[in-house]
Amino acid sequence: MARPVGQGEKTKKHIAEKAKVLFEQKGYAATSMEEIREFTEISKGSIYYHFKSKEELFLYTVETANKSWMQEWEAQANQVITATEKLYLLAQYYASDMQNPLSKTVPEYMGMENIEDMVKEKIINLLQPEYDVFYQIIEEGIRDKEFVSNKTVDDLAYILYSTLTGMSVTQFLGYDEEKFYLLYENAIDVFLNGISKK
Amino acid sequence: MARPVGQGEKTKKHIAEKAKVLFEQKGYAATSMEEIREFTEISKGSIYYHFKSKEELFLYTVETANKSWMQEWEAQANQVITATEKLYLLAQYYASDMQNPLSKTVPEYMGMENIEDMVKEKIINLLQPEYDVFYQIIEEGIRDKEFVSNKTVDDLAYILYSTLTGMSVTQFLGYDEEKFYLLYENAIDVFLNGISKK
DNA sequence: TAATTAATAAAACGATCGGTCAGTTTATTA
DNA sequence: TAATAAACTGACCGATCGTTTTATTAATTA
Repeated sequence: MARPVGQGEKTKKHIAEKAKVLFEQKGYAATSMEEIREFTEISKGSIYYHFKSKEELFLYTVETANKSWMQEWEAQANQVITATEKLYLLAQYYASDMQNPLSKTVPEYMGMENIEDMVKEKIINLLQPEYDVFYQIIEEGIRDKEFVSNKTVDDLAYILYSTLTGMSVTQFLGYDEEKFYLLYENAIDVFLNGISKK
Repeated sequence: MARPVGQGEKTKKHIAEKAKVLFEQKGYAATSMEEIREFTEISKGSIYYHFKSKEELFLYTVETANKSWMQEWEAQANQVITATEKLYLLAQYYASDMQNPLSKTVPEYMGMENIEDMVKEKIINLLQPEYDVFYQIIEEGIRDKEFVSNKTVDDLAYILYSTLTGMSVTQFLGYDEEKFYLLYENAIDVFLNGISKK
């Protein structure tokens, strides 16, 4: 045995970090391994030593990004008390994440042909916890009588989830970065209060 | 001069129609010209006779799809009166469109590198009318005292626009087709009434 | 009917794609 | 220090990419 140094793990994370940036900017299909080699300054051979395919590299970046997002969220979510406060905090998180929304590349990836069912399932399971954050906050709000609705918690969670992710996907339609924080906050305001007169 | 028959125009529309389906399913980058040739059963030479590049073909499909959507909408929008009714009708349109949302490929396309600024501007101008539909309904609702809000019309339009497009983008997270119509309706309910207790 | 040309087809182009592989480097240990 | 193997390199592979070219078909008119 020799060189069990774990230097490789560092390289692997470096590749994934850089690849994430490219996937976010250009999507899955439009990001080539050659570009990843150029941007990471790691040779192709080395990239393929750590990841057996482009697909596996992509899945790894999504998984890693998702995990670290969840971890960060859970660390901060306890610092506020009411469900209402949690919603505003969540919106703030999405707004700050807006420039690097890896999740918006997932639908594009899922549209491809040759994805095995097992991989599709894996992706869905990967995104589930993010959705669950919405679900649990809303459930908590209803339990504590902060919120009232004749809709199911599932529907409400899905609606708000769509609003926040939708805002990051359609970002190119004007709006500079400063206004985005306010916009996300306003989205929560509307979600809570509506705009109907009565 | 000879053969000014206009048969070519039929072929051009046929190509665009079929290409639209592929772009919707797989996105811009992942759809190859070879697939388009196979699916349209039109030779590459003929495709390139009508469209000078893949990019131009894509732009043409987006433009065409958008125009026909707008036309259809304007034809039906007059059949309801209040802004509230118009919002529910709009949601219904989005729900029925959900399986073929060409617009969700636009963000991916916009992320590419080599797009000229003029083309980017063209795309934004292409999508503007769709956004304006939201804007005008909400403006009308506020003018007629149907809606009340301390937000700007722009913000409100953008929030609802994000909600509806977001729901089509994230469709892979469960939910079968039947439930979608109800979900879109519920989204309008929430937009109008909120879920806060008071 | 001969000339004209819009429209279509098919083969081929160079470039780039994701991926492989034979070989080199380097930290470790026996 | 010689042997070992994890880690890495860069040239190279066949396949596929978007696009071009050359040739053919068929509807029109002079």
